[in-house]
Amino acid sequence: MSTKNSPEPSARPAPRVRKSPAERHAEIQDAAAVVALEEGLAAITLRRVARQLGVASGLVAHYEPRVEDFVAATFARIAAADRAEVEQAMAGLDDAALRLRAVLASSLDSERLPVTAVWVEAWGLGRRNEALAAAVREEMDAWQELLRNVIRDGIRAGVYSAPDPAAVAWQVLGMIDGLNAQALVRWEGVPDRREHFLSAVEHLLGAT
Amino acid sequence: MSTKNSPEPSARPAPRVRKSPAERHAEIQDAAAVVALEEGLAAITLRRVARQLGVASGLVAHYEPRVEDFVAATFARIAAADRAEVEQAMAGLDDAALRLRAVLASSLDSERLPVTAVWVEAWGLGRRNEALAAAVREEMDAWQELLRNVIRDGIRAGVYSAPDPAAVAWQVLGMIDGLNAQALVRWEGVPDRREHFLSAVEHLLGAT
DNA sequence: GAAACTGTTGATCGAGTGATCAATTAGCTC
DNA sequence: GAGCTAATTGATCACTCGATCAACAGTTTC
Repeated sequence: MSTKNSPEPSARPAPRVRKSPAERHAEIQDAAAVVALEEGLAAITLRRVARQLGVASGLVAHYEPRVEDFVAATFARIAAADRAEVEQAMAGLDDAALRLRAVLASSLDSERLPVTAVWVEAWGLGRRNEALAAAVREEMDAWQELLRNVIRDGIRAGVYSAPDPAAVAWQVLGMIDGLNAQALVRWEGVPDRREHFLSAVEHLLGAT
Repeated sequence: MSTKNSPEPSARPAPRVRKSPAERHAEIQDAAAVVALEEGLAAITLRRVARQLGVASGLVAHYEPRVEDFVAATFARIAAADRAEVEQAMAGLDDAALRLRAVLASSLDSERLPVTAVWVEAWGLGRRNEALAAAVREEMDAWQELLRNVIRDGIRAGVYSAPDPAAVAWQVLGMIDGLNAQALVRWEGVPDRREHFLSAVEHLLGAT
């Protein structure tokens, strides 16, 4: 059994490392996020995540008994972390209009494309994975709330005059998603989408 | 072997029917479209399509040797047929503004939701299926051309004043996709998206 | 009516999946 | 340092998938 014919003959018999459940679980969740961002949510399998971390597939199954839930949780982690970044981008700004512009600008940042890919995949896989669909709805609600709050502040400050902040927030969110999904497939030929987009949004908000 | 323990004991040994290649191929393509619209592009497998049509899986493989291409072709058929319907909705109208409104209205019709589901899935699966990705890009180009022509006509007629019809067409297409994808997950709580949307689009176009 | 052509069947292969679990062993406790 | 707990391993099962192909059987041709 020593130095058996494994794909890596020179590799040691894998020195078994024993960690605390909390630490190991966190490692597994992080590895899943890496896999999802690099190869898509569909690439999250017991064996793929195990290989990413260099452990046995059974260990991943031990901490994530149901792969469907594992996929949903991984999406939720990625989406929440991404949203936290966007929120941080507007944290220091006190002017409502500036905050909205910061949110929109970072939302359409090309560095967020891997996250958009995960979103698009989650929309599709959500048809088969109820836990994932629920996570998607939850995260969409959080985004809508984020936008709604900024719009509401803008209205209070007299910058906007939208009669229905909640509805407009959904509208803006839909635009963000659509433009990002489009950029995923075609980022060429559409230069500087942000300017037109910002204009359209502020018109929706009844900017003064 | 007669009346073996198949899932349907009362079913005959399946009376073999022999059809012309063209007719059979068309049947298979239609069956795939039905499966895709009902259960998603991911449900297109040799066995699933064969079952839909009541034939052997080998027959489907005979006419569609590569499933990846089969999926791409099915998407292309669905998307093209859907776009043809939208085009027909504006065929009789000669006024550019009316035609744009007709396009947008039918684009956001809730009856198109199954098609939107196919689109979203195609975006996600396109990462793994190059033929599908190519079909998606091709279809997006066709949509953009459709919108661009309407906008161009509007500009010629003096209704719009957008400086860059092509860019605005991409923008509008992104909005359509985003709102439809959103409606796929959340069609509740967002009443009457069309009114705000139309207003935003016409502002983008510099409507007079 | 026989024979040739070819549309069609259904089994089969290898690969990949989620799930399960007895066996192993690392690291803590005393 | 011995014992023990439980973290970890790796094999295994049943399943689905795309792909392949020898065998079967309608349909046409002569």
